[in-house]
Amino acid sequence: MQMNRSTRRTRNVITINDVARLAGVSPMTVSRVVNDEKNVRESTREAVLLAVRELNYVPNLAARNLASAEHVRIGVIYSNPSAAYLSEFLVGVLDESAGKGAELLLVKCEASNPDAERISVQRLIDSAVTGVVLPPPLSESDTVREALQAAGIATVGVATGRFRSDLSCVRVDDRAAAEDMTRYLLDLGHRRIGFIKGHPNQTASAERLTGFRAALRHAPDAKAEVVQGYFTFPSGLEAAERLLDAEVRPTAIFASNDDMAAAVVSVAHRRGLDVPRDLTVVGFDDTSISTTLWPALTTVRQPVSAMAAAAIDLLLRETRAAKDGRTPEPTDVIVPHTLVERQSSSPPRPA
Amino acid sequence: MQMNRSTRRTRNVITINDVARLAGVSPMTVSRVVNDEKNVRESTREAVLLAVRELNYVPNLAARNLASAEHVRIGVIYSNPSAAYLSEFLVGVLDESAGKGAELLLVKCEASNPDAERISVQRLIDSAVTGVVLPPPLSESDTVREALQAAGIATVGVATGRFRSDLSCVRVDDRAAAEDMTRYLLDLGHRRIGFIKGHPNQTASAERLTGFRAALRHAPDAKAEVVQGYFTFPSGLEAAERLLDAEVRPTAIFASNDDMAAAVVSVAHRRGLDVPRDLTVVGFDDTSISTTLWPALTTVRQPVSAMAAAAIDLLLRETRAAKDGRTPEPTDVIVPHTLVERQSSSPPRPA
DNA sequence: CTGAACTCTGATAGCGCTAACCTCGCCTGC
DNA sequence: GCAGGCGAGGTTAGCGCTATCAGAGTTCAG
Repeated sequence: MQMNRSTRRTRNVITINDVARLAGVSPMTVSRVVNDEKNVRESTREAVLLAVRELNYVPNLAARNLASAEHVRIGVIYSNPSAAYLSEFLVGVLDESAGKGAELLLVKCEASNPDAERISVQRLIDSAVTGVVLPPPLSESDTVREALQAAGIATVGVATGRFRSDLSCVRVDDRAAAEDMTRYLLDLGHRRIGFIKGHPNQTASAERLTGFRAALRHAPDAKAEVVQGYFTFPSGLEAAERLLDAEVRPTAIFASNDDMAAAVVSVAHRRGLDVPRDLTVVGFDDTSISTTLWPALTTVRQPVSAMAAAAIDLLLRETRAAKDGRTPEPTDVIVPHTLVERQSSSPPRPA
Repeated sequence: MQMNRSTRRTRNVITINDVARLAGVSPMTVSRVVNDEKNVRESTREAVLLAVRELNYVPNLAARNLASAEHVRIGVIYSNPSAAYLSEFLVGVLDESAGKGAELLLVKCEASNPDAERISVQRLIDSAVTGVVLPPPLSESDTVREALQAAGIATVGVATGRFRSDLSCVRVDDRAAAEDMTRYLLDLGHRRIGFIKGHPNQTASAERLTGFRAALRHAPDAKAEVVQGYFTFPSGLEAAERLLDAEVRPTAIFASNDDMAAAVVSVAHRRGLDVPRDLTVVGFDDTSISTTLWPALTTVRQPVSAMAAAAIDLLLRETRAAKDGRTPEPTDVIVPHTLVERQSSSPPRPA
């Protein structure tokens, strides 16, 4: 009762063979053109590309994978970084792995205790992943790193504060970024600057503080006040209270992340201080809170999507190398950060 | 100079054949067991499952796809919903489509004007997607919907305020959710309640207002004050000022989303009002801002991940139906919302 | 006790693509 | 003039899985 099909399923999608037929070449040549390989005459290449466009041919990733790639399955363990971070991160991961034809496996790590982390890692191992990408803060978890290394799974950490010789990572230079931001504050004319440290269990915290101190060394007339924070909004509230209680108030406060910077703004407002006229507040990370608040925060932006993509790329290279028998040295990829100037910073009010 | 491999590439991954050999059955039977098909004797099934566990076998998605699925490529156009929303959404989309072996294609729609939207849609069409999932606010864009319909691409909208007969959608019942929240406020004892409307170009705004009004009808002694907002933080600031300027202040304010609720808290604090003792503030959406603020917001939570997954599932069913020649009626999937009680709400202070 | 129907399982043939090998023609050097 | 090399293709053989169909065995009505 149906029209009789040549073979089993209906396929009305155009394949590499259709293109080959139209272009008058073999499928292999089409494959070469599509994959941008050499050893194809220019005229042939053009003919193929014409046919590709004509038919609106899009390669079947599944088939390409099956035929070429060595079954790459990439695991991502995410705990709870800011949602804004995660979404950008996922977009980067997705774009890159879709293009490279890698299979993705997301695993959520509910709590940040060793047991939960081990369970998450185990789930990935059970799923036979070939590599794992770790966004922060898991990229600095010893438990996770050790478990993966023990299982012999290639791993790339994203946004670790420092490079360590046993883990490839993609990161911005936290120290330089903090130094840039501090110099920006000094250039605006600030000489009393408060700094809120990040959580001590993340190396980025120390790096940012180091950068801050380094910049100040070039301005001997500047005074700094450093207080502890823990990357959370409440810890920022407390730190801000402490900084603003000083007998001589700072004219600028540099918080180690945006959440704490937002808390500083909140405290300033409650004390009747105008931001930025009475107090400049700057953050770090450029998460969504920096633009949903008023005034929008001046902060340091990391190219999260690009970093995630770079991590996938690095991971693919490492697994490929491992398959060839080589044991690649861990790589340290540093991507450029940018200083985003918004409305929460200005020169200090003249005394 | 290398060891001589039987055929081309090295494959050290265990396949369905390994399992079949160990279990002493044919690969086809293993496939049946793994895919949970019937017509397999219980003893056989157990033997296979044992072998699967023994070898830690995980099916190769690419191969499964190539052999079975009809080349499903799902497009997602995201513009800029809150990052928190997007990340949850992406997690849901990824989990579901990875499981179903669908290829994913993300496209960002930079601006929210018809031209940018048309370009995004065109990119998807050029990539030969078989279906598209639209997160808000694009799920309510006429431009996008019409362009996709014209191209004959199956589409599912997520979190549209209402069901419309030409587009399948997955959503919560905004009206009922707003009604629930309002009833919650009434139950706490509030009788003067301010409401901040959402952007008029989204149907959810009207639905939420309708729900609010419906709940109030059961409390004739309650007084409501409704002002316009636009889902943004600044618009929330303005709306809050207006509500709190009234000669008799409301004891509770229900903002149509969390950003505006956050703005209300900000204004309240600036006026020296304690939240929730002097003013209860509740939001809608449960985005990350609701927990990064102090006090954390009582709000309505949508199961975003589950909705995204449901959308993918629905889309797959529709494309499959379309392939069989059937033209499926658009479906309206309503998922349950939940009221999340946090610290921004309490009974009104006794007069 | 036979044919029909149904259950379980295996053999075969690809899905769309590419790795590895092969062929053919042309150029180069001696 | 011929070995050797190289560039531009084609040929073959799968990648790991499943649709399809063809049995073999089993059940059951008549």
